[in-house]
Amino acid sequence: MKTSPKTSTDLSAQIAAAIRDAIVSGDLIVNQRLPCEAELAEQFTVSRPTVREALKRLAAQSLIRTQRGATGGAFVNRISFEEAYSQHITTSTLLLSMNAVSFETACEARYALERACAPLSAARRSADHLATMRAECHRQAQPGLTDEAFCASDVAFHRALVDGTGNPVMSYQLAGAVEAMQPLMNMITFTARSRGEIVALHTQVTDALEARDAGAADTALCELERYTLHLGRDVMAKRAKSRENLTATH
Amino acid sequence: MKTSPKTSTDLSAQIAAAIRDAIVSGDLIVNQRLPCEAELAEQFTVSRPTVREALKRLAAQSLIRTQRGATGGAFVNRISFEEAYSQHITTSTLLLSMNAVSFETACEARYALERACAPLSAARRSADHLATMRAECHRQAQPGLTDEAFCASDVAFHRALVDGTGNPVMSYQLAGAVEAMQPLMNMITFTARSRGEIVALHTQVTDALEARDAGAADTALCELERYTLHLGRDVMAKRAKSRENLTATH
DNA sequence: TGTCAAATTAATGTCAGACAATTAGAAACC
DNA sequence: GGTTTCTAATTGTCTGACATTAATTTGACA
Repeated sequence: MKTSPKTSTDLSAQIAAAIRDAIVSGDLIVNQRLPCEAELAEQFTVSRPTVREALKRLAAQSLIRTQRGATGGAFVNRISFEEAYSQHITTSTLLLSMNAVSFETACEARYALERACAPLSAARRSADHLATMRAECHRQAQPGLTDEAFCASDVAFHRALVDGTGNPVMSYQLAGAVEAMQPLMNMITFTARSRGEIVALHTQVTDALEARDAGAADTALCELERYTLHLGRDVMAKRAKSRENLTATH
Repeated sequence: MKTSPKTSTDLSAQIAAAIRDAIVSGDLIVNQRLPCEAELAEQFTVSRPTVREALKRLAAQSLIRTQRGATGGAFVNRISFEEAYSQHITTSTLLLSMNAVSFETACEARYALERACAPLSAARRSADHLATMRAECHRQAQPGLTDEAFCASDVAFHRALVDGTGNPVMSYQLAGAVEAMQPLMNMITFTARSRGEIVALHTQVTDALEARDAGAADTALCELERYTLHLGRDVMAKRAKSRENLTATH
């Protein structure tokens, strides 16, 4: 646990990196207690605030947790799937929104990955998963729904589809792809007709999984991708045109 | 940008959450400068060290970057694909290693996702991607290679396969699945025979992509999954047995 | 002697104020 | 006009102190 040679970065970043390496490499194991802040300060020959900044960096990545009191301190944290989900989703969402990733690219990735779930989900989905999917289909068909609520339900539907694989690693990896699309989807104004189309395709997917028919699920997802892309392209084209006009008036 | 109602957590965590929300919601846009630390301290009615801890939390997630000097400060960071990769890989690796995810589960997820890349990669791979894959195959066939170097080359091969899709979102999402498997793969001792088998399958995948034959690529990847699983199961069974013995002697 | 309450202690959380280091831009000088 | 120097703004770091929290020990009392 010694400081890295690069002196250009912050001390707190160096210390955080050193401790992170120790955790990743297995030198520090889950639930192991780190030395108290004062001791760390001494070891790294820095002040306590600097150590604290380093620890906060690690806490932000859920690598450690801290506890107050006599037997408190910083402990190596067993990162939970929930924490990992949430981090992955935040990062994915920002990555997409900040880097001008096209609707096409994001959509393609999302459906390619979802289709990878279809065979596993067809084989393993529980009655619970099916029930969730049916419930979301039903919700999506209700007339009073806002576009945002419709999108949220859409995400819930797809999450159930992914969870149907019974593979938590799949759920984790897909979380980013599915959830990060939501802001892009939220740009779309769903007409009654397009909603009907989507619900029909969702129902088709659900039916296929109920019948444990991977091929049919794949087909329905392809259709859904095609249709989503169609909806998205309209919106994106309009936005691009309005941006163009704005630039022209400058 | 005001503090959330929950008072149970750290002030620095609350402030970090408030600023993060402002970034995610778009209130703060890319490259926008945050108020200086003293001002933030005043706004949130906390001290500067507390603000700094909050900013370090955000910096750890690449949400902001800081700059010293007269026109310095904290700026909303456009998170790059590289930064996102690296975070995703760290999280994925720890998630797998700390939560006793079985080799089977991880392997299944990885190959399910990689197979999702096959059709796209067959359609779009460049000559560069093929060259990288061939080069890695060649490296893997060299006799003096350590197991770790073999694994590293394996990862490089699969990364090229994924990058062949030409879809950066796919590359990002897959990075976690591919790289996080490496520690698990590193447990395996590759015999000359198993290496030969793997290189043959890698070559088969490469040939399929060169021929733009998605079906053949899928078949080869299935074979590779089957074989990897076979190798992994042996190792994991042995490890489980030795753990069992350890527990029995307690 | 057993039980409950109070004191102790060790740790993190927060604060205040100071100084160092860095950097952009303004001012001064040639 | 171009170059150098100065200045100001901002983050980085340190010191020392106090507040808060929670486990442990101590001690009083039944």
